[in-house]
Parts: sequence; structure tokens; C-alpha cells
Amino acid sequence: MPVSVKDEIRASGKRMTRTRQAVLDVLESTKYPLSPLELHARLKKQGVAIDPVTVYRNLHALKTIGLVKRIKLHQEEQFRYEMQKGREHHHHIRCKSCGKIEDLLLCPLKKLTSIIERETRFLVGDHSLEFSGWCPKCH
Amino acid sequence: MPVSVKDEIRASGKRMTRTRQAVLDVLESTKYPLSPLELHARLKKQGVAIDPVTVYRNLHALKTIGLVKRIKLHQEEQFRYEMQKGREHHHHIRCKSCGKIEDLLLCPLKKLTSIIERETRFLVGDHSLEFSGWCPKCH
DNA sequence: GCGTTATTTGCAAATAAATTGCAATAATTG
DNA sequence: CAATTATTGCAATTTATTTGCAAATAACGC
Repeated sequence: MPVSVKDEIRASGKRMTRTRQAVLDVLESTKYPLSPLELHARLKKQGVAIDPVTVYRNLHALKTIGLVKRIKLHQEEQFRYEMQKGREHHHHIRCKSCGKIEDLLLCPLKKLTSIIERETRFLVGDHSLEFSGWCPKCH
Repeated sequence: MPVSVKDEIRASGKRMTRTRQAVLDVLESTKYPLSPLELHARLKKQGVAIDPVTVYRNLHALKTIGLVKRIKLHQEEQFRYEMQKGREHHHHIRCKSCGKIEDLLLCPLKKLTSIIERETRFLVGDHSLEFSGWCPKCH
């Protein structure tokens, strides 16, 4: 049987709360990574009473468990979060004009790790790749 | 004859000042991108009297002209700046443990633009790629 | 060189994103 | 249902960055 999100939270010693569930629901239903304050704004619009600090803390907690991933797009000032559980490895493209963000499912980098490890003597753990340009509406 | 940095600054209507020169000198002599406050700390250590705000403003101005590039590594909170003029297209690798940053001269992405443009209907302008892992000292 | 003018600088203050302390609240366990 | 421990909200703090404004200083013409 599949391990539910709630099970994973409980297994880590954390609890499933009303606000935590609401944060997860928004992340699950959004197709691109959200900043903590964007996420808070959505909850507010839905009528969910929650303090911005609580959003920050929940995202941090969920990241610690590995349920969500924190990313920073290289033109932006804030962090963004997206669901990690059940999602394929992917990257993003962001419109320089309107800021629209989309997922990219391709990844040309899987074969590259050994080359980089040989060149730099680093042990490679992760990578981030981001494209930017202009979305269909903006060009 | 080659166009000097000072020429480019003058050509844009800006001026070459003592502090601007000092900021450029540090950027030219550093092999990895610096945050504004790191850069300010180096100047201070060198005995250059300069306000942090002036570092910020100079970096902004130099970026506007295209002499320097502003980047954000995806694990970090602050922006970093590096010389752009005369530098090859490159990416970075950052140690998850000590934060050490190195340049990577390879770029496997040049051929990918057309595939992404077809898939997303974005017009691709730029990309950023970053690896993270553990540097030789940290593993 | 000297004065004029527009850019640049330093200081103080303002923003914006994220974090922390603490008392009150709410979710689990027995 | 009571006891324990995680979580929440609020206020305050920290960190990175930006802005307003008066004083300082490059650059240009004479």
C-alpha cells in the first residue's frame, strides 16, 4: 500500500494540522513553485485563517521531511516551494516579462556528473537548471 | 584597439570614480561571484573607504551597462556578482558544506534551445545551471 | 586650471523576505 | 479524558536590498 503524506508526516514525529493540510493542498494543486507569501495569499483568498509565519514554518518542516523542495529561481529574490513527493526530476522556465513559470520535464544533465566530478574533484549531489525567456503571451 | 572598461563606462554616460574602480578591481581579481557585502568586506580590509550602499549602487550600475552579471545561486539568500566582460559563458558548482564556489566552463545546453522552444512555445533567452555537492575538503 | 553641471557618494531611513521568542492552542498517546 | 509535546499567532528581530537627500566630486567647456 502507498505511504500517504500524512503517514510520512507522522513517521517523522510531526503532526498533521489544519493549517499544514491547507498548505499541502495548495502545493498539490499548483503546477509551479510558489513563494511562501504567494501561498499565504492563496490561503487567505480561500478563507483559510493562517499567519504568514505559519506558512514559513510549515514549508520548512515539510522540506526537512523531504516532502517539498525549496528552490530559488536565479532572477528572483524569494524562495519558492513545490511538492517533491511523487514528482519527476524536472527544471523550470520563467518569462522575463510577466514572470510566468512552467515546468520542463527534460533533463540533459544526468550523464554529466562523472565529468564534473573528475574536473572539479567535487562530489556532485544535485543540480539546478533554469531557462528564462519570453512566454507565448509576451512575444 | 580594445575598448577599456573605463571607455565603456564613459560611453554609457557614467563616470569612473575611485570607488567604482575599486569595486571593479575586486571583481576582476576574484575567481568566483561575490555578494555585495562580501565585496564590501574585502574593500574594507584593503583600507578602501566605501559605504555598503555605494557597493550596491555600483554593482547595479555596472550590471546595467553589461559589464557585470548578477546571479543567484539556488541555495542562497543573496545575489552575487561577477565580471561579464571578457568572460566565457560558464556555470557554477557550490559546496553544500562550506559554501565554496567554483566556475564550470562546460555547458551542455547550447543545443537544447530549439527543443525547449518547440515544447514550451517560450522564446528562450538565457539559462542558468548550477551544481552542488561537496568540495574536496568536505568529503 | 576654474567654474558649471550632472553623477555619485554617505548617512539615515524604509522595504521586503525570512527567522525567532514566547505564551496560548491543539493534536496525539495512554 | 488528562498529560505531553508539537504547533500556532503575534510581536519583534535579522538580513539583504533600496530610496531620499544634501554634500562631494568627476567631466566638460572655456
